[in-house]
Amino acid sequence: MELTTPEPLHIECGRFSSVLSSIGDKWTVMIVLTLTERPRRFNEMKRAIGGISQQMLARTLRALERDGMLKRTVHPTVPPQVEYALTDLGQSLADPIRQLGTWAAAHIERIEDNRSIFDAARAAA
Amino acid sequence: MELTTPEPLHIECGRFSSVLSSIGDKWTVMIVLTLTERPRRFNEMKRAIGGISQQMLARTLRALERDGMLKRTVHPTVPPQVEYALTDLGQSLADPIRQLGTWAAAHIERIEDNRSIFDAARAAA
DNA sequence: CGGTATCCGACCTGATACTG
DNA sequence: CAGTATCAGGTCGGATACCG
Repeated sequence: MELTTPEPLHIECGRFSSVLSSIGDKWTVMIVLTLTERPRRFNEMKRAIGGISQQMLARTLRALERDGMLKRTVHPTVPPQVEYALTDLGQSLADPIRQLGTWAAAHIERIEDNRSIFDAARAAA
Repeated sequence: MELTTPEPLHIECGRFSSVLSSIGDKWTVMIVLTLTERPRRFNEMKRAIGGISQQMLARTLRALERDGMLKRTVHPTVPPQVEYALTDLGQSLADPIRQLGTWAAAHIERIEDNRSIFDAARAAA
């Protein structure tokens, strides 16, 4: 991937969109952040995140595994244990995600205020 | 917003999710990046982005306006001109977004490779 | 325990037509 | 030019049931 041209990023937006929309996915960010602490098992994550359905957890984990963001390890015990751990690639994503989280933390109140103001103006009209 | 505790970010994930999913939206990132260069008019953006429908452009702009990320200015000329410009808040978002874009640029080929490998393994099974 | 399969409603998205 | 209204298809996401 060449970034040597002065072209703005959005020229390549077509190829980025699939990655960006994965990250923007409802659960991906929370899963990645949860796994940065330490590897987790399936139901352990389900409890840690809270509010996620079994299906969406399975789907999102599968998508992340497909992207090579995490590694799925099956321990052939009884009952079976499956452990999910971030790969190096997944760990490297945690960094820009935290940047985004920091930004969100810094501005979320202002955004929520803006929304209230905007909605109130709409309601008045 | 306090970030003084050692608590991981995902504790507050509920409040972040609306912001994060906005950013992860299919068009938001491209619109913000396009506007970082300079303010644009409606159809100008439509052409610059390419592939976006008139409706989705209108909706996404409205959502960004609601969040206070951009300002909509109507010039009462004939024909009417409407200019969209990022606010300070919107400009400040461009930074973490570029971080994410840089990360995506650096790793997208590896991710696409991972996807191919994963899909090939699935097809073989 | 760790999933997959199925169903179903809600929402997202594009196309098209129409308005000021 | 800059939208809004309406319709139709597809996808998202949860609940439930079932399997190894």
